[in-house]
Amino acid sequence: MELFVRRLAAHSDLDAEERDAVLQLPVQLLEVRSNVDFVRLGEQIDHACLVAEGLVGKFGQTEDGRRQIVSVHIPGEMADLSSLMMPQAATALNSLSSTTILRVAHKDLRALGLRYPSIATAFWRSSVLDGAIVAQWLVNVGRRDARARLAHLFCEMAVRYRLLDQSDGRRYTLPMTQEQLGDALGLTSVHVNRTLQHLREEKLLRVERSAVTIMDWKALVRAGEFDTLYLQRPDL
Amino acid sequence: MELFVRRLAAHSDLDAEERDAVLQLPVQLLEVRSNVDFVRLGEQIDHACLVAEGLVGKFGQTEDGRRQIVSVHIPGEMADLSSLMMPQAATALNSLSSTTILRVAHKDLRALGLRYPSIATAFWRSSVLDGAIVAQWLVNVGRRDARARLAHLFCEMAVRYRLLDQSDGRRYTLPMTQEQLGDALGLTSVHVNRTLQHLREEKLLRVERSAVTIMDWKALVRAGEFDTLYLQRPDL
DNA sequence: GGCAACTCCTATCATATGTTAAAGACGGCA
DNA sequence: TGCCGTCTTTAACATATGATAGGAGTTGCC
Repeated sequence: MELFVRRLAAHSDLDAEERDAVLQLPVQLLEVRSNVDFVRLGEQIDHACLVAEGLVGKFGQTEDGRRQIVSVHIPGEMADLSSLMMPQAATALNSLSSTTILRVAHKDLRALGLRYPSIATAFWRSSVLDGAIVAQWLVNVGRRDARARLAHLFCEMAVRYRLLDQSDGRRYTLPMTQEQLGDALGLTSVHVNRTLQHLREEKLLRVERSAVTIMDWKALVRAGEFDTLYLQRPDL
Repeated sequence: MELFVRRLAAHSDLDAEERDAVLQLPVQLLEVRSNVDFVRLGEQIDHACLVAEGLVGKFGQTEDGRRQIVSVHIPGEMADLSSLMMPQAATALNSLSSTTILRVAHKDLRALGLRYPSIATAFWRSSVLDGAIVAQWLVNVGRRDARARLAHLFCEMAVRYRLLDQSDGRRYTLPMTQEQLGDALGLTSVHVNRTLQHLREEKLLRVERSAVTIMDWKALVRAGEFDTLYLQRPDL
């Protein structure tokens, strides 16, 4: 929860009272093992899901069962704040690894927004920033080849982990399988594997189990044409 | 402007006074010819752009100049309401055809939101719904083949035009070139052309100049695996 | 009314990525 | 310690889509 507040405060001004009010939000703990859809397509939602540990993917689905990950959420991020404004889920939430979730009731979030307008604004801004990331992924998937897509994703995740002080920016834990990486990038697991090896041979980065080690940040940024503009963090 | 209010009222409750307040918003008229970037990447924005006539594309860009359209906006839609919360443009705005824009100052929008909280909420919801469309596009581009992508896009636009009463749902004007369609779908203009012909041979739809005629709605929906869930308009 | 600039259409060829399948590696559980 | 399920890695082959280029229509401008 502190991570969530830190994240909000990183892009929106909140005074001590407001930060405290967010911290006081009642939550319900939920532990899910790997690969569980804990929010299903079309479901009517009355609570938002804050990631406390693990990794969550937001999934879109095609009729023949192929899945596309539309966003991933690391600890400290609210995976579906948007559900407040769109209570019928148009997208599923799935645990990419074993994960613990804090469920926050919509009514409490709404009450908080009414009481503290700057919190409402912070939530709104948060939705918008999430949207900017999705838009960037669309560029990535629509216009870049596999190598650039992977490089871009690893750059983005490095910055996002660093934002929450969960990494020094060179090394972080990303518990995704190659299949899941493929789902995020519009690729096959086979092709992800090929390309990952290529990136390793080039000495740009290494992925072992879930540990990502970036060996050449500048080259990786170049390979992924990565620009932090869309993350609104010029400094990182 | 009336169209914009109608759109807001379609998903958020606004009383007469609030609707009126939106209508009173001061605007600045801007006419742009086809293919002009009237908002550039990285620019600092202090106004939002409401489409009055024509068609606007939100573009992401790759270093070698390939472009990806991240969303298109028809008359009555605010193309970059999100700029209120993210004033540095991470995405460009380009006129897909000759277009007229109404510019609305951020400060006026902010003042309106402060004065009428339901308007602030309506804006927030509007951002979230826009985001849901982008997410769906990501699924489309990441996991469907060219035929399905095109079908999906044409279904979506039919519904969106119908929402604003600008079409009977079978026929509408979409002033996009095949190149621009390719930019929206992560395809080449050549392949768009091939696939469009295929769709015509199948008697699903016809596109002449800018006139889209849907010949077999149900088949088109099937081809694009189109489900209105993400548009939050179960009825259309 | 004619030139210039876009679009659209077609054809050929090139290639990145998908498909399928099977064999290792790894890791958790009994 | 050993087994079983999941994940990774390889290989051979298939195909959707890209690249390039040229011609034929349109459109709009002077």
